[in-house]
Amino acid sequence: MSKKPSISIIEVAQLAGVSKSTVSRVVSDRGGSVSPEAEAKVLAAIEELGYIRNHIAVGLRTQRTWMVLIMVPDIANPFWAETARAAQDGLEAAGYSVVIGNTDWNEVRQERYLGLARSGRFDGLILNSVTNDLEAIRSMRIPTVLLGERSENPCLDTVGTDTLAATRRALDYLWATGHRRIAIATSEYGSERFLSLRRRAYADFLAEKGLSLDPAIVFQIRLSEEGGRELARSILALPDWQRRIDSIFCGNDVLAIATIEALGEAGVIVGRDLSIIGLDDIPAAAHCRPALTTVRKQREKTGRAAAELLLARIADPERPFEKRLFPGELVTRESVAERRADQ
Amino acid sequence: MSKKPSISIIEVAQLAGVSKSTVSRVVSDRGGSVSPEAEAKVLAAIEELGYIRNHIAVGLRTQRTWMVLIMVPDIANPFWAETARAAQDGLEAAGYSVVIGNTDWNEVRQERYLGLARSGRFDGLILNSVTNDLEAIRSMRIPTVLLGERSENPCLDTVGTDTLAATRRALDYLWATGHRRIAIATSEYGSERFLSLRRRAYADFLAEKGLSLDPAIVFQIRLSEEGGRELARSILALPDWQRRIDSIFCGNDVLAIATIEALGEAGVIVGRDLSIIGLDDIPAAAHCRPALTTVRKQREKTGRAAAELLLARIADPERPFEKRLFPGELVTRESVAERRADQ
DNA sequence: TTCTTGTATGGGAACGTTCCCATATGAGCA
DNA sequence: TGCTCATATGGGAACGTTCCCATACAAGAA
Repeated sequence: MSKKPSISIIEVAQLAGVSKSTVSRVVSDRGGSVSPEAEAKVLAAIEELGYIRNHIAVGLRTQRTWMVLIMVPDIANPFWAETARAAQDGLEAAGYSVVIGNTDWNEVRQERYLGLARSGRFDGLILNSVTNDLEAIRSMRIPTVLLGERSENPCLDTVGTDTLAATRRALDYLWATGHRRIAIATSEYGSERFLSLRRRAYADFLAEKGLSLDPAIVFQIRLSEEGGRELARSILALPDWQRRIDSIFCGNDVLAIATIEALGEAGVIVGRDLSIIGLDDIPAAAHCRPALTTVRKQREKTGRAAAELLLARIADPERPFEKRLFPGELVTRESVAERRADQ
Repeated sequence: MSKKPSISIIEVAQLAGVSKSTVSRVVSDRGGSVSPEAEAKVLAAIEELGYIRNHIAVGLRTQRTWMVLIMVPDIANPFWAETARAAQDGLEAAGYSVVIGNTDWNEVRQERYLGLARSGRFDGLILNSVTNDLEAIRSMRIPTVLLGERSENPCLDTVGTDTLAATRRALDYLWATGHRRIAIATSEYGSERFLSLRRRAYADFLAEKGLSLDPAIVFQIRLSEEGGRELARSILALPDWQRRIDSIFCGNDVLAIATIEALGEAGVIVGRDLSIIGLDDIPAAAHCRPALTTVRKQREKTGRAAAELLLARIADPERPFEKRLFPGELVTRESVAERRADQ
């Protein structure tokens, strides 16, 4: 219970010998004419009293906070960190301050942050939702940009990578390098109703190649380091796994790298005994051994686009919804073996 | 300019047939007696109207926002990400919401975030300052905990690692493994007046061992991946560097790993041609090749302590300042060569 | 002169809460 | 009956701004 003897424009007005309206006209940038003498007096009074504008009060009056919240599921993942940073650049240039909320793949945390947003603390929201309940987000009626495509995308601005095409690119590469028993490891974001885009691309791919889907090599796993260790255990526990799996598509690089690591400790050499391909191209992908073959996401572009769409939405809440997807780009390194050079 | 037809407690009160005071008593948790019937009517009205409490208004009235800002210099560095997460756990348990500000080692950004804090948007602040101007932070009169020790620590709560001892531990290990031409690479946070603690430990160490300080092998460098590439270039550009340097203490792991990487590309094998030791023990330290020998910081404990001290400070702004430092712990891996086993 | 126009200023009502104070009611007790 | 006390409620003044409206004055046009 700190005593805040905070000085308001009223005190400033008294000292400067003008009305609070005049002081307000000086400190808020929104025009209104003030004579040079009056302005000088006000400025001097502000300086003398150490007046600081109370943005809570401004926010109450104007219904704007000039803050934007970016919610990401895992702040320790460089992919999110860099996407957020790119978005931050664009938003700060437009005068907004950006803070980041880390949901940690946790629905309760996500809900907590959405609560903050709902109660008027932010002018806008950029988020990768941990849940598939986009309707709840939409109904808050706060300018929002979704980070990462969801199949069931109803009516929200969206930026991200064309996941369907990017996954397909990875699978095609595995196929081209002679792999025929391709496993997939990815998360489902806790939803039963919708197949994730990665899973859908996988199913389409198998169907097209005339391969049957083996449920035992479809791993539903969290996209984290812990998930990687778990995945390695699951693979090694699968009876006769060498005959059933020759390659794995991992839902992101963090998972792929952790899996390589864990398999390596068990004596499995990735890039020879087994191929692994990731998705993202985080810095560590180039540094790990074997270096990870992966599909790069354009985080810089994604972040900037998120900022642009959010600003556009704030400026005009009624504009039509927009979706901007960027293609993924194959980066070949060492974690995928050349089995056979057919086609 | 979105039209917000936001419903206030007044509308709720009308529908429920009570006064706004009664509604306030229901929605705010701070006691005041309300009859069960009145409460039920209010709750029903809230449900029907979809009323959401406006925290901007609450904040204006109560001078509390229940938000805490954690400012870190590099959100992509897992060390900061995990420290922040630990602090977040502690603060959320106490009812606060936590957002993260990424200063990117940038004074302008830091100043922007401090501006947010000054204007009453946060109840508390946890930060690793990019500058040495702690007086400016202290004078804001907002509950603040400093993340990371600074030598010239006047009157702010502080948590972090005992940098002096941790650096010393690294240098002692290099010495014990036979290194005698030890370089240091670390940042100075842009201040001329104060020697960083790492630098001070280095100077003390040399003095004690009777070695002279060679300014050419004291590298002032940013603690980032870019810094690592720069450091590698600087070393290779140093005439006759093999005779002048047998080992390097790097200011953090991100720098150390990037340096190992860049040197490797130039054909220098770290752990044989040159030893490198880091500070932090981020996950990548165990994964890179050669794996990094480093001094582990206790990020979990540090984060939790930061939360504790901040809560204590908020509860009692007048309490004496407290400093909690945790020891670093040597983690030996492969990046330091055994030169000679003297002593 | 008188009427318009523009600039400069002040007064007060919002914004959506909380909180202090006053009042009403009824129970318990002398 | 009259007094105290606890519980329940409402009215209005804050909190620190912005914004609408009214007004004062000077300068230029009729």
